[in-house]
Amino acid sequence: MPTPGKGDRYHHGDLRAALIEAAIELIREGGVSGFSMSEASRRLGVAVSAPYAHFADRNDLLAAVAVRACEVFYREMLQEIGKARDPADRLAAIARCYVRFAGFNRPLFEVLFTGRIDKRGHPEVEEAERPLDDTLLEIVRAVSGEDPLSSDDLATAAEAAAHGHAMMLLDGDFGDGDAAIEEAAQRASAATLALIEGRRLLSRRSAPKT
Amino acid sequence: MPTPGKGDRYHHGDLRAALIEAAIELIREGGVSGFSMSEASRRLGVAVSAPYAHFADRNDLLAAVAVRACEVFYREMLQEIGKARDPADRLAAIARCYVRFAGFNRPLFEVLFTGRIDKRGHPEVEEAERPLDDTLLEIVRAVSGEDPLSSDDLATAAEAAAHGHAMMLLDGDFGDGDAAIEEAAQRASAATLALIEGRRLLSRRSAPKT
DNA sequence: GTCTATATCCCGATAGAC
DNA sequence: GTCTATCGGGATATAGAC
Repeated sequence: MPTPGKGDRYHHGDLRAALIEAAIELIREGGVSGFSMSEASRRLGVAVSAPYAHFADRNDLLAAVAVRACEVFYREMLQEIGKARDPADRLAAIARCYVRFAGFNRPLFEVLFTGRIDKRGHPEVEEAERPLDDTLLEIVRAVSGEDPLSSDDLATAAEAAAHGHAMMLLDGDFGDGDAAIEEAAQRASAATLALIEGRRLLSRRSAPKT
Repeated sequence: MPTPGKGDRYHHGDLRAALIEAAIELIREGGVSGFSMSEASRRLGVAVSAPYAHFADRNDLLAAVAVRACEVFYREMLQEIGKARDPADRLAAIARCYVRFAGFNRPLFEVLFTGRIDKRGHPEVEEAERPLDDTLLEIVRAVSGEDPLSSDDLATAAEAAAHGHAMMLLDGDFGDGDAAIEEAAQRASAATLALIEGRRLLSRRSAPKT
């Protein structure tokens, strides 16, 4: 009865991949804390002990979800960045992308950016995060040009603005549905541009000679 | 043995208040999800059933903590605002205050701003939040003056910036200790000012007649 | 208002059979 | 790789005595 390839009991099926999918679905329904190994097993119709053949423990499975999250986010980020040439517009595009990712891939976003997963013993996660950080830093440097100190400042401020809008979106502050997501993304983008302009203005004021 | 007033078993003591304190301490140690009625009872040396004489359920206790959080935050906010006259500086002061509150009163901040507590049947919480919202809106209006539409935009952007910095602080992105808190607060304040200036600049560009 | 005792449920993780 | 069975733990909440 258990068909090899895809069956109803995951005998010889790809239980590992199915567990990741199930975890994402559970997180969608009840947040990271709403995910449990037992419930995932129940959903898939396997024994509660089955997952431990593929993941050392609960945190190990969450780490796999986090890696997936990085991959998805990175892909979408590159795509969105490609549409713009101006560095400031690119940074705004990242903010837009960040918020959209939060709205359209809420479970992945939560695991990656609010999910406090234990990274000890999971270097894969930090490795998957690196391309994201690198890309952000590269663009931020293109925006603020010369001064490396100011780059870090801008990176932090932009990240905070994007993160703030994303959290407010997930909190329901913009309402529900796709329209809410796009509004939040648009505002994050606009805020990022305003941030860039405002910083230029203020730094010019405090150091008029430059 | 059980001394009325203050004893080691809270017989005739103020168990209700003690439970709120215990809840805050537990949240400090393990986040909102790290708080439980049973553990709080254990810490106070009372039976697990005792809390239910004062709170209908777990969520009811959390709501009480949220109300306390509003009170503390509001008080600190008023104090910080009083130091500045210029509306922009006041808004920056709110951002600074928001981040400091997150850093110095982490448990209260988490319950109020990230703690997803169920507000159904707890109008007291939303009522306690109102003064906060009102004060923010009042100051934001003073900043952006005329245009009421732009006021809402600015309020959202400022809130997002403050929230973003606060979350990054709690995430350890600025390091640990008081210095980290002050750095995050300072950055949130600076970002808020930049945001205000940048918005003025960009709106002037798109509508040069004004 | 507090206690004892209990019902009910869910969780993570492991041992050993197949 | 998966199953059955189980251990050990912790949670919420209620009933009834004092």
